[in-house]
Amino acid sequence: MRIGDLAAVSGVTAKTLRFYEQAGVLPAPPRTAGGYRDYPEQAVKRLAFIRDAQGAGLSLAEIRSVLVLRDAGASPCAHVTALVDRHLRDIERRLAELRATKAMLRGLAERAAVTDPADCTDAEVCRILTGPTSRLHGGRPH
Amino acid sequence: MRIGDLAAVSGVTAKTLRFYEQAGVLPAPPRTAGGYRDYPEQAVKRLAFIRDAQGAGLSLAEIRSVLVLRDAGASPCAHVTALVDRHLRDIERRLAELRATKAMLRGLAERAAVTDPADCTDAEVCRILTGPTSRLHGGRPH
DNA sequence: CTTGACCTTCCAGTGCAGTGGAAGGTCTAC
DNA sequence: GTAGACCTTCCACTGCACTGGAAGGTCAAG
Repeated sequence: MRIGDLAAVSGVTAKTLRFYEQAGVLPAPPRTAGGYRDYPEQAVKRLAFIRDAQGAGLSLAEIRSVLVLRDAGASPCAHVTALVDRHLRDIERRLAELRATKAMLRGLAERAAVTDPADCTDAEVCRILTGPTSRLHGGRPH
Repeated sequence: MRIGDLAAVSGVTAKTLRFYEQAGVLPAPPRTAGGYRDYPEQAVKRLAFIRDAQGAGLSLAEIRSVLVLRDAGASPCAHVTALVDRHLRDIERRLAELRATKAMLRGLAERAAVTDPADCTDAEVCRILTGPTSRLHGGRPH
């Protein structure tokens, strides 16, 4: 099947498929006489796996690491389990960060409701955003 | 005060300060005879505001939009309130996404515990990651 | 024989918030 | 007078997953 067909059945663009090949997650298929990529049926499943793994939060680099193991004939199960566990911890951390930010924004929203615009001096810019609450966490999430 | 001093008291690098100036969130200060930036005391508070606003999840572009209002002499309160509200909704959405991904990963982790490596065919790559659970959501979170 | 859909490669840009480094100027202390 | 700490500008690069576009080749239908 040609790249456009694979793109159509997989719901990605042809451009993305070429990018995946270059990124090492989709093997380079054989070519037709005219130089067109000619994907085997297998490619549909491979692509489904890639999208599934992405949905699970794995990066293309991580997906490649799984596929390299698999393509070498090894079982990537332990590797996958480790990746999944790591992503779970990652998500837990980001959830905590997000909850903290949300609590802070809620505080700001409340404060905004009772803030007199006249209270804001030029130097402070805006009383809503400056002050004690703002030290909850220092940097941006990720 | 020179850029290194401001950087030291503010906890950012001199490089970042120049970047903030170029990004339009920190006004270009006057220069000394030698061409060095010579920041007024005010700049410390301005920078504190920028870091506070970043901590609240605002992008530099959004912060600039607040500062443009303020610098024009207007009260940015309503604008800030709108930004805060939008970010609250944004965070709510990302929390929901993250919770869904977490639930899915938990499912995968459980499945991984009972998966026989021999069940994974070459085409499917890894049974842990493929299958019904994976359709929970299609794309990557943002 | 030409139109047009599809394909090829290659280079560059997106967004975000910086960071790295080169080449050179300024100021202070010894 | 020179070392070295600090400053200046400018350009390029980081990570991530693509996306856009130019210039040109291939193939089937009319």
